[in-house]
Amino acid sequence: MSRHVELVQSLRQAGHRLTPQRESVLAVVAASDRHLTAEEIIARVRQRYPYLNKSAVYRSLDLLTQLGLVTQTDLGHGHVEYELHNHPHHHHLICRHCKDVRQIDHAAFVSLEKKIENDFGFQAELDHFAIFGTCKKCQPRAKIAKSRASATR
Amino acid sequence: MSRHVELVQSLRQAGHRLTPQRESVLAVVAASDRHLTAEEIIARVRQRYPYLNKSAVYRSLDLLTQLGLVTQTDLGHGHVEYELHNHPHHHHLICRHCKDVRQIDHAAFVSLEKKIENDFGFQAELDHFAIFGTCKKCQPRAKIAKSRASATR
DNA sequence: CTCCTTTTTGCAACTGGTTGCAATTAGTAA
DNA sequence: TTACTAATTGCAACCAGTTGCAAAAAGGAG
Repeated sequence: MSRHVELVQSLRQAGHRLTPQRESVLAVVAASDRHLTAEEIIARVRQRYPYLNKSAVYRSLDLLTQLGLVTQTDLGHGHVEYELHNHPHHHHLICRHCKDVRQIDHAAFVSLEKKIENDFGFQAELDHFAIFGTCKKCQPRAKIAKSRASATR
Repeated sequence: MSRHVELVQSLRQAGHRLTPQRESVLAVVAASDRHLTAEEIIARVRQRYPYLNKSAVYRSLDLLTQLGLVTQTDLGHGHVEYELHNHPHHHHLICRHCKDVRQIDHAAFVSLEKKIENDFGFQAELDHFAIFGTCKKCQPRAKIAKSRASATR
């Protein structure tokens, strides 16, 4: 059974209808091996299904996210990026100053995830996290303001 | 020296100009003891300074965030919330299903923060984190789709 | 197949936030 | 105090994403 068919079944089993719109959004996301923006998804979907409305795409993506089939990440590029939720887990460190993005793998997050589960019974989606901050290179630039601000903490 | 004056000095020392617009945005944020939306900030600022343009407010808030004086958080309410960066650290667990938000304190994050600093020299702003996921109450509802999706991981 | 109910779509208007650019102004220096 | 220049503002157009609602269609029952 292909990955795609499987995903469609997840949808149906959670009590949602399978419409051609949803089907094609899912197919496009499943066929990509990297982040896609909503704009890219809409363009690809329209190659097969030209009259699809953007709000149906956004609504499908939100639903797929709720079902845990897709992840949404804000990498600070001014839009959200979407991805099938089955690639090796990783996260992103994003510098507020130079906008540089670097990857970090999931290992560092496992203990936090477990703690949240134990303490609150909350299943955190720590699958694709965007962490903002200051990278090594930019730290000198931010230092003056920081040191003042922290004086009263 | 008041908190407000201190913040103004941080601005100046980082090489930025003190304009009446920035001054009043900073004053409004500093005077509040809770999250404010951009809309609330604009409304309050205009009580003193009626013609202030919204883009100046957004630009001031972004600058203050870069300087580490203000935090921005997306709590899934459809807009960002702003707060002075000197309240006791806490984070939020947000359920994707019922939209419930609950607080969690910073202690759970300290080791992650240190690991990121050691491994990458990256100063993460883990001060006001929004973690999406599924709360205890909603887990049964999401379970069917999840179990299928994870079969191929 | 046909009917029915409920979900989903399409649409157009809207929202929060951003951008490019010309006009203005803070800070500095003479 | 005046003049200068780089930083900042105001504006209007724009962008990504959302919403309310009427029309369409999926899935189920008979």
